[in-house]
Amino acid sequence: MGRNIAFDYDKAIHRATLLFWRQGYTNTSLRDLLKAMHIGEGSFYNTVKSKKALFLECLKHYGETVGSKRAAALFSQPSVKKGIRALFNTVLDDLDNPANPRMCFMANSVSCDVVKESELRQFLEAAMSDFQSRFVARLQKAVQSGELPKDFDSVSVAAIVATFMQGLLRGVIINYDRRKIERQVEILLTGLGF
Amino acid sequence: MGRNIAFDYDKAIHRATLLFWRQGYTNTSLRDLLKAMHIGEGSFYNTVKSKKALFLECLKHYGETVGSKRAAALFSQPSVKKGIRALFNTVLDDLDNPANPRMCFMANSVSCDVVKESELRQFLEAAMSDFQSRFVARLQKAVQSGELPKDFDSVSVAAIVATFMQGLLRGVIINYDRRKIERQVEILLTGLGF
DNA sequence: CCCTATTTGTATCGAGCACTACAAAAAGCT
DNA sequence: AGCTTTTTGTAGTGCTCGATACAAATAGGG
Repeated sequence: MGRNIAFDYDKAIHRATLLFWRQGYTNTSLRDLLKAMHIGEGSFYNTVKSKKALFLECLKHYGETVGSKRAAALFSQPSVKKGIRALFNTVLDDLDNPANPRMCFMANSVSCDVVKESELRQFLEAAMSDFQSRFVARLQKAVQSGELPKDFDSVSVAAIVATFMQGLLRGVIINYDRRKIERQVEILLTGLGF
Repeated sequence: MGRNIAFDYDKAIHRATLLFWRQGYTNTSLRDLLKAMHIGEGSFYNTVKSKKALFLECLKHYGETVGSKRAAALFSQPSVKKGIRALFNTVLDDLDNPANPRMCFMANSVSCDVVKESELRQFLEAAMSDFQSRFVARLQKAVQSGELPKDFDSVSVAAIVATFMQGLLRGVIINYDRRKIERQVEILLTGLGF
């Protein structure tokens, strides 16, 4: 019993995600978010409780869509060399897609204002370390299968690629040239033994 | 004629820099800044004019101290291979220094809230592209001197190192382990031909 | 020692922020 | 229909923000 919910929760989260993605956490006001989500204060505080909780939901939503897509690109290729290249391609496709803000929501959320909220920080930490360990495991499998040499330092190289990716996703805020980035990626991967 | 200024401008800028550095642009309030600078609203708006202008001054101050020190580490070594390693060492020393916030003020300023202010964005763009072109020139000199092979792609490799550095300076916000980073840097540089 | 120019501190501005109080609206239940 | 429960929109809470208004304080020039 009681009145039925009149808005689409998932769609509202998606719309909020787009706004946070474009403008960042602190810089996006709740009123703008509610306008984009097409719901009022009452509905919002009955379901989501707070701006911080909304941001967390948006991070999860982003991880389940964009993040999963990228992970799939990396892990579903038969060879790790193809996988990493597929990962970068997917990332660059996202950056090229005019429907998206030209940056990565999650990478962009590694900033002072977000990280000082411990729950948000913990989520980001967990998401990154989760991806990292899956990446390392994939590299180690490639070592065992013979695709990579026996003395390959999977842990360090995974970290290098992740760090480079983070720098890339930060750099495109200032300027973006896909062709130049593709060339850099190829040189990097070749140098790392991929 | 007229009353004399009673505060030390440079010291005030330095103190403001430390606060911005630790907390970011939007997240640092003018009142906190003034308290740290030991001056009042009146003096502030008579000299610096606005928060944005203050931030710009702080970026310049940071560039002239920390930035210059890093550039010197890179450019004053006889070989570019030693120079790049000196650069990373200097950066890691800064991160280890407990007197500093464990992040890079300038790298950290590449964020939505800062970049949407066009004057700040332009300064960051200029600072990065200036460093980049000096770096490329140094690499090309190394190619001519024979330290690097004739077919070395100075432009791309400079961009790779800069991108990795940016990712590194972002990643340390979440977690920092100098030994692991040093290992990654060595693998990266070896892979790139340094 | 007055006049003028500049700095300094205080008190405050209007705007925007995340969040809440509350009553009207709408649904299921008997 | 009447009762209960939940959602919804409006109006407003107290707070903080960057920026200002302005008078008191302080200096040099005549």
